[in-house]
Amino acid sequence: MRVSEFLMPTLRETPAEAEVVSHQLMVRAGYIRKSAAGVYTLLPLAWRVIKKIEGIVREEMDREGGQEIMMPIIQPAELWQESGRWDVYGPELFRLKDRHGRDFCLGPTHEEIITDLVRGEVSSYKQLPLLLYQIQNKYRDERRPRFGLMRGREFIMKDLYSFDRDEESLDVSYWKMYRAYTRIFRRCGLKFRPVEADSGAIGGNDTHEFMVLAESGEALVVYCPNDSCGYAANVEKAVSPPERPVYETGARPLEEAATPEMRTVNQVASFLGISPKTLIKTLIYKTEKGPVAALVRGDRDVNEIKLIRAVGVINLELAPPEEVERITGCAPGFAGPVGLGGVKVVVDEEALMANAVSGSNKKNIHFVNVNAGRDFKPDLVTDIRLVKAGDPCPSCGIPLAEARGIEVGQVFKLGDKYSKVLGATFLDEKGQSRPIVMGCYGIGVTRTMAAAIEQNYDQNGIIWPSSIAPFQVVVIPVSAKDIRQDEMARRVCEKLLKAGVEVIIDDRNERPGVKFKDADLVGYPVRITVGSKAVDSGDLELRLRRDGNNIMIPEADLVNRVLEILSEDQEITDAG
RNA sequence: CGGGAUGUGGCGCAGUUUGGUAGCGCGCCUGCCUUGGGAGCAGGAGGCCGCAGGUUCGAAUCCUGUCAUCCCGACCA
Repeated sequence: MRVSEFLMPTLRETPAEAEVVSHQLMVRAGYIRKSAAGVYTLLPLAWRVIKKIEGIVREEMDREGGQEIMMPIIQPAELWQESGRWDVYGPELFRLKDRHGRDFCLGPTHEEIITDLVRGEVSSYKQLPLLLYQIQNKYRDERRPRFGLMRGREFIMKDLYSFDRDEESLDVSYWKMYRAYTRIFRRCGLKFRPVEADSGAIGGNDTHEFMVLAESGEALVVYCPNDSCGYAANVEKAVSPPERPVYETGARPLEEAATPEMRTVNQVASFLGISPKTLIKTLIYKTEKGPVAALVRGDRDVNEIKLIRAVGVINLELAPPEEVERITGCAPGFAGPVGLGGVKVVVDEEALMANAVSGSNKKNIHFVNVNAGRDFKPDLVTDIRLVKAGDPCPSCGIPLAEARGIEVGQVFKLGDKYSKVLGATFLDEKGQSRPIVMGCYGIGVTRTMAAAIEQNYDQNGIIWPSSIAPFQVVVIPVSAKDIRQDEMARRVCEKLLKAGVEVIIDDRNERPGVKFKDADLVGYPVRITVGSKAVDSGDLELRLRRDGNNIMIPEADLVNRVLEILSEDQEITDAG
């Protein structure tokens, strides 16, 4: 391939609208162009990378017995109405009508379609297990698309659905996918971590998210630094043993303390000269089942996901100040559980300390020596706190560490949620009809490309892991007008091509600086420079993008050295 | 959806306060020249100033509306 004929419009300046590195570099290096918010055209460079990632995904899916199919993007409303998600999915579903006024949507996911397929075609336990997957565009009308390909409204996703006869068999499918995902992201050269995750509104038990570790990640995970333990979880899901209060004494009489204009935990604690740990923080939430007061220890935050599950609601959000005032009779900052009526009181197990300080529902006054049971009655005591770095690991007890991650994949046990509502059943050996037990497993392919850049770049541009680079090698003749350089460069390209290396030659009539800058920006793992020295001596200069080191290599050895280097790079990145 | 900001040539921006010929840098085209880290000279092409109304002799500039894009938040099987 020749750069002179290849559409890779690089820019000298960083586009103003791009915020994160992967987005900036993909636009600047000529990989993508925006079409609308969260919708992009993938130029040849990006498409080559996508095809590389897809190739790896396909191999690993097929290795585990996955069968590739292709399902429609346009899906009929009836199926979504049947599953109940036409109403539940909300404004994130792209909806459209055909000329007859019939409702359709652009598929954000394919549970409905595939369950519809399987209910029609599978009727016997003999046909199970079945693993079907596709790599397809998906559509979600995100409230706020952002970060380029990281959170688009149109994106490429691999989704595999497993169909099993029972939980035990589902477990086998689940771990097949878990292992396949580990291999996929390792082969893509990514540093990642599978973490336990919340299963969301969909229910079910086991689910893991695969997180590519990067500062720009939208998700926060905690993990056990002890490798032999291996606990890791999304903070939405993470648990940690409750800290036992050591300052427990007999219950003292409830007292009022003046706390003028002291609204935050820290203000109250320092004003009263006590630790935030002795405070109870009371947060008022509104839900479709009425208001909820969530109580956590002063130094803790509420994990809203846990709270949603504890209360058994679908919608939950912090009540606005007016509503807090209506419910507690007082402005936010002085809410407390004592004397609170008409509100469900949920208390974190750690907030059940003796003689605590809490709001009094009266302005500028807090209660001292508040004791649950005596002064207020919790409706529910459970774990609703957000785990943070430093909390003990639930499995081995040593302090947890924290990291940010980009969710690139999720494996999920669906159970019979969809098979039941859509009537996907099979007959077992005894002739009994049972719902098929399902799992779903997604990989964000476009997001994986973005994540790879987030993890592999420097100030000059992208540094691709060679397994997913658009080209593995760029050959740069220093002067395109020098016939001898041109000949040598072409010869080198030919040899590499014959050896199966993906190579592009920068044959533009540009000054060498321009070509070097572009090569760094685009991120080819290996660069071969053909200058007058090379022509005279027969030694070629080979430079690795990752470490910037130059190596001189005789032309005769070049192909072997390149193959060697590429496989070494693969191993480095494989080590993850 | 709430808060904030921005829309001027392919990209990055100035000009808007105080209305009066639409500018700069990069990129692009032609020629000369140059060739180891985004060279130089000369000549050129390219803009409905987001869109629609309004005010005015006259609007990129003032007013009203609208759309789009970006950021923060909320949200995210």
